[in-house]
Amino acid sequence: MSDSAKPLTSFLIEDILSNKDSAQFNDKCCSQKEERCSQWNEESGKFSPQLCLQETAFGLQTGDSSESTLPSPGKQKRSRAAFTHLQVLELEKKFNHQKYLSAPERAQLARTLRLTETQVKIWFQNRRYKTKRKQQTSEFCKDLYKAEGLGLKEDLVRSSLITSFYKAYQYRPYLWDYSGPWGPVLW
DNA sequence: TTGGTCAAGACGCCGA
DNA sequence: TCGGCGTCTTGACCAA
Repeated sequence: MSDSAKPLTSFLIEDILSNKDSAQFNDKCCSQKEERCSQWNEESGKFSPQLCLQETAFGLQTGDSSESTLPSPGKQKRSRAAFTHLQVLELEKKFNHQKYLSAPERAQLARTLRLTETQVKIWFQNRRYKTKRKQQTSEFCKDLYKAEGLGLKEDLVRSSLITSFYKAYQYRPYLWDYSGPWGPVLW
């Protein structure tokens, strides 16, 4: 399999396998995050602990996140804020209560958690997408289970793969290989 | 080294 | 025109 196939493959496998208990999952991730919670140290070339809260809270407020955390003027390294256990917990609580936030609610939550409004907005955006993907996965698994009983499993898998591919790559024609004998060929 | 996860980037769409 | 959204990808990080 070539590298260009990776995004679709990982997407499908992730979809199929991501149906795990979310609470357990969040606990695991949050403990990892606290360890990762860090700020770039120019000398060591690594992230050092303790200063994460200030970084995530104020680093992006100027609208220029790249400068606050990036290591060197040459090749700029993209930073990834790691939210604390408490921040994630509060965000999750809010999300369970309501899937969409109004601007004042978002501002309030951002202030409370010492995050930027953009961070809160993006977190909710990503969270909704994650939820939707999980839901689609479970529906797909149900269909697969039904189809198995009717002997339609292979057809369903094939059509699902094709549908997923078209959805994923409809705006990315460079991932098509036009060298095949019958026109466009996947990767 | 590889694969999973996550925050953020990219891009197109839509409504005010 | 602008901000927010959905969707998918990217890059950093971690565990196995």
